[in-house]
Amino acid sequence: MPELPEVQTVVDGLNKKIKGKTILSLCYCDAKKLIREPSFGKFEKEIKNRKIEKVERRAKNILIFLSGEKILAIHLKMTGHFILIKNEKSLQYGGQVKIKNGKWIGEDLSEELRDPKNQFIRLVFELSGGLILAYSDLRKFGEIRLVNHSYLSSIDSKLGPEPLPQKFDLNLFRDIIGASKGKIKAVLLDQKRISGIGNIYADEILFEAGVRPQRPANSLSKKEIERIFYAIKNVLKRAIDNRGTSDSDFRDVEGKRGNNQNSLFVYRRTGKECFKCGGKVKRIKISQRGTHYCENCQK
DNA sequence: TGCAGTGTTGCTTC
DNA sequence: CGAAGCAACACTGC
Repeated sequence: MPELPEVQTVVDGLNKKIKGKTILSLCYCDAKKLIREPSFGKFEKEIKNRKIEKVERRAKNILIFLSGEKILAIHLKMTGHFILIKNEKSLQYGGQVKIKNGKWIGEDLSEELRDPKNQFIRLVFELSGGLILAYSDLRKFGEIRLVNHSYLSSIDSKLGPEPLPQKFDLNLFRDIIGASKGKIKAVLLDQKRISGIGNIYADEILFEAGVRPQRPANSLSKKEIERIFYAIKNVLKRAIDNRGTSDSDFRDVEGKRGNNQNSLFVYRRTGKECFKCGGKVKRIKISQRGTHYCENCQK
């Protein structure tokens, strides 16, 4: 589900809603494997009574900075997402949130808790101020860790630069492309080269730049590299402004859909008319990923 | 009914 | 070393 713009939308929502709150307890968990470190028992004990100081994003990772120099680090992978709700009485049962098999139980559930996308609850945190932070993840690929600050350098060592800061400039991008041999789409997807771009935005960036995704990186002209560079900035910024793409199940922490699906030109539009030239959008496979492009507009 | 496809990543294999 | 394949998992849609 989530690429850089979606993760940023979640991080912004968490900062707005849970900064300054305290994690009182982990009150529900039906998939212990999501918690990668420390051991489940330790995690449960050590997460308690820590204050949420701030929330940041690095690539597609959510970093919740806690008191006592700890970080709750979350990677949503394909289908992970957070839902923040008021801890209403109807959801409580002797201090326990009422959930069975990942589904909320109760007769007066709010619309968001009845949303089919929120029926895969794996983890629930009880926060101060009467808030419940729930984590839903249909496919259970997500990863959650409670770590020390040293974890930051360990993820940084595996990630390329963030594409949005000014520091990521045309020269740096030229160097990255110059050092790459594979197909340009595979390069954009490679987190070690540039971090945060996923399958949707790679296709959209290459459409905006007018470059076919199967083009080898070392075949690109100066002009094409430049167009891709500006497309990266534009496409990602627009998606953040639109609060992410809700093609199917992305929701922000308040359960609201993003709007960027209305701004997609090629992603999952196989066989449909290209918005620019009216030709048909094609679908191929690159690096095992569905890849969409317009043969007319992209050279 | 069955199988391909799904927004991610990391490990294995050549 | 790099590139490609596949597995982790569970559901949808053709």
